[in-house]
Amino acid sequence: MAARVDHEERRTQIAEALLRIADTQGLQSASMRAVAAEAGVSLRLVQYYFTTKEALLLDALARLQSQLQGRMNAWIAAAGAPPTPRSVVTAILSCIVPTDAESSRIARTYNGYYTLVLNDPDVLEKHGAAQPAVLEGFLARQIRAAQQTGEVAADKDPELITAGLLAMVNGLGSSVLGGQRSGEDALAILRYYLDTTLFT
Amino acid sequence: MAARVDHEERRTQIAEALLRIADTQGLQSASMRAVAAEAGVSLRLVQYYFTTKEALLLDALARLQSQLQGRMNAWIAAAGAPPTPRSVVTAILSCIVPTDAESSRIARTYNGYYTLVLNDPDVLEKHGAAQPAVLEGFLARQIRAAQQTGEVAADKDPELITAGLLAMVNGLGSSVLGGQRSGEDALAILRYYLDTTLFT
DNA sequence: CATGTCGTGATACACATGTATCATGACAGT
DNA sequence: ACTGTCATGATACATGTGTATCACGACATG
Repeated sequence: MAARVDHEERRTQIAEALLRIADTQGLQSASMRAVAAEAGVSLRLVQYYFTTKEALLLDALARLQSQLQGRMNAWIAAAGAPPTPRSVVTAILSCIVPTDAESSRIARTYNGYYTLVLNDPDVLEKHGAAQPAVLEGFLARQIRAAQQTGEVAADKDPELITAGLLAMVNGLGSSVLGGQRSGEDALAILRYYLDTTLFT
Repeated sequence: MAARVDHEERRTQIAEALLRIADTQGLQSASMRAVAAEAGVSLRLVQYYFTTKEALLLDALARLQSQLQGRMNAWIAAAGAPPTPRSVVTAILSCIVPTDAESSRIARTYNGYYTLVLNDPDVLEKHGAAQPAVLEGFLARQIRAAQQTGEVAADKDPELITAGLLAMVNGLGSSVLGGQRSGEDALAILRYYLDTTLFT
């Protein structure tokens, strides 16, 4: 009944089913059985390819991160060539705000994972949690570069600026997910800060 | 065995047990049984005084909100008399950042409720969800007042400014809860924005 | 004194969840 | 052709959850 099968393909199929559920019903609803049904396989298979639920969650998270990375690269590229520090910073921060289906999906799902971590700090700890710090460092370097080209005033503190902006983007995303604001409104707020308080 | 009892007192006792659990173990861990144990009563009593779990959650949320309100008032008062728009805005935003035990508790618990709402939009809907909008309006008025006293540049948009700041405070709070930053660092970032990009 | 409502306990129910077990057909290597 | 590993299914198990039911003692009111 079952020939040798491409494990990676099956794992992808199942992990993406989880991400789909996390998008439409929330990560909390992504039970093993729900994932199995969504992927069109039996519960046993989900166990077979990912032994434990934690392993499945970690694998799906890795895929989610690479999706976000891809989106960022696409937005940087779409911001025009050659990229300037200003266009790069604007693109990265803007592409996080949930304005279209993809960014909403990513934001929703990331939020679900964040909740998981908050309620069970160690479970997902083996996953490089330094991700936000990396992004923060990268943005800070862009700001520094912008200071040298005169796009940003020299007396601004790049670390504090980027930390604040990332927190703001994060908070804006939450407000959009909570339905308090539209994605466009959130983007307008971000752009306002970038254009009036950061760049000259 | 049981004389007539002060219902409000018992309800307080139970609701605060829930908030205590939400603080120490996360709102997800606040099952009816856990709340009963924490409050030192039987499961039946939790049902008796709050029929359904949803009712208990709503009641506890109302108490949490009034606690935050009290904290805001205290911080405004502590900022010095007479209050200026600048001191009021700074106090309100600062007292939300999780720097001490109380603000951490409040932030953690609010975050739990926020997650609930995201995963089940209607369940808590009957609770006036307009709370954030109210705060936003209040802060925007303070900014406007600050513009007339010259504390804030006249060309700034009060609505966009306050929306961005609230989102930032929210995001900073998340980062502190997630352990990416200390409360003091978060507060420093907020103060930096207030002092260098908002107030003259 | 009788009676009914109040406060409380013990326990049952129905369901969902993650994980474990057992069985079995298919294919590969010998 | 035989045998063992692979892929898969069906099902069981232990646990936790919100809610419901039944019982019973205490007190207030008539």
